[in-house]
Amino acid sequence: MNKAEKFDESLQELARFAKVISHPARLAILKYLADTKSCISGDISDYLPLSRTTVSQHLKELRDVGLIHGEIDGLKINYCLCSEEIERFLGMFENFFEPVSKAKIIC
Amino acid sequence: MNKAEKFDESLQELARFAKVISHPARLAILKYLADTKSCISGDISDYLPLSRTTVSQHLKELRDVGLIHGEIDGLKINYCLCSEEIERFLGMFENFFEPVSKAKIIC
DNA sequence: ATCTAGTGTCGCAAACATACGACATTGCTT
DNA sequence: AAGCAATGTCGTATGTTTGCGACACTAGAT
Repeated sequence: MNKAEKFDESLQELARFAKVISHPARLAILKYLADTKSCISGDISDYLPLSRTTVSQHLKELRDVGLIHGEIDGLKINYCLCSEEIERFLGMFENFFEPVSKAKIIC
Repeated sequence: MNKAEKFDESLQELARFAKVISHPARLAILKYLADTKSCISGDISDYLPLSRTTVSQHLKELRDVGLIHGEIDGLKINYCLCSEEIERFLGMFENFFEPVSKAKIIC
């Protein structure tokens, strides 16, 4: 049923990025990490109104797409933003929206 | 089950925007409209590898969030980008990512 | 060696998204 | 008025996401 693969790879990649940031919990995690620079997984689930399991899954999605990065520190895991990948995505995003934004139309 | 409403309204709004642009078909529609400036619904479904029904639904989602705008012209409907709303969303997006992007972290 | 704390993974249920054919509606055209 | 063309909406099937409890794993503490 899924026809997503029929589109340009560049559109698919941007769509994947958009999907990852399309949940407020994941945006909240990014924001929290931007504030704290780095913190352990438990801090994040304490901070959010979600169970630890659910937060763990959201973290996994952010990890899978490369926006964050987790470093093992004994028992704990320190998460931090991955600036390089974030920059790459923002570049793609701007690249896409530049012509869209330029096509000034008055509705 | 949905706990999205437990988060800041600003995060929810950005998440809604991200969700709408999280499908390659909808990105392709935006791109197409940026190129053609304005075109009728049928042109879009001819252009995309999807049925007319499905395209109509994607158009509805873009319309609902305000990114595009359809004007009735007899039997046809002319769609065009809604620059004002696009700018508003891009502003929100940049506003959110500015601090995230600034928190330079080397992974 | 046992206990505990911090995490991840599995399996499930509920909700939501995607895709489409069939049908309804509306406005031109003859 | 009858027919056709452009579009939207409904119903439905299938796939994906969200959320969580129960379980498993591992590293340090006792």
